[in-house]
Amino acid sequence: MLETPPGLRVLHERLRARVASLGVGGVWWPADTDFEMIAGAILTQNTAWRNVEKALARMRSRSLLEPGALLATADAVLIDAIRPAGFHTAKSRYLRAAARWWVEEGSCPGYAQKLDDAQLRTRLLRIPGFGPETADVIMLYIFDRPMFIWDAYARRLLASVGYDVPGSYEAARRALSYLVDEAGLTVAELAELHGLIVDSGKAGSRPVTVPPRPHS
DNA sequence: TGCCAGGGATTAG
DNA sequence: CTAATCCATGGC
Repeated sequence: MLETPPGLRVLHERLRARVASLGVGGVWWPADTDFEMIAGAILTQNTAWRNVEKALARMRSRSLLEPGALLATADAVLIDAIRPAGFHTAKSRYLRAAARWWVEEGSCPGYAQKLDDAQLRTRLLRIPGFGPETADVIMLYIFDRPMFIWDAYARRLLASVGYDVPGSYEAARRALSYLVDEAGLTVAELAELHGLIVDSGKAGSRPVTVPPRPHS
């Protein structure tokens, strides 16, 4: 009786069509450098992106988007710079750990080359401040791995179209990872898909459960 | 005023 | 394994 819910490829097409009709487009995660992207991934944890942008601007004006400079900066300066993003004491530690990792390992050519997806993920999860979502985001946007981001928006979307979605990030990933294999999306498509899902999930956006197609 | 925002770490069961 | 709690600020 219950129909099979749409796969990720169909959902991607629906979101694309909807966004195109709204005239919204462009790159999802704009960042001048890889480390800026990493910093954004940390700062955005449980934080509105609007406030992350303020924190990133304050970091930029203090040269703290250069990991070496960040590591040489006093805690108080870093904490003050990222204050608009909240959780500043915790996030300053996370940024420092990320900077250290990026300088010592992550940015080195060949760092990820001999690691498969699971091995790279395990490594990233050892870094303080890198939880499952942050690790997956960095794998997708920095290391070009074909990851789907199972964040709250994605889980709500999948639940709304009929999937039985476990409540936590990792449980959802385990239960529904077959969808990613089925869809066979490219890294570029997955990167765009995450952006479309987050964008569509924000308050004020229309749900995607009803696709913008003639006589559904 | 209350509630949540593109989570993660820690602790308790 | 899941659930609760803390982290701390800005915006509606």
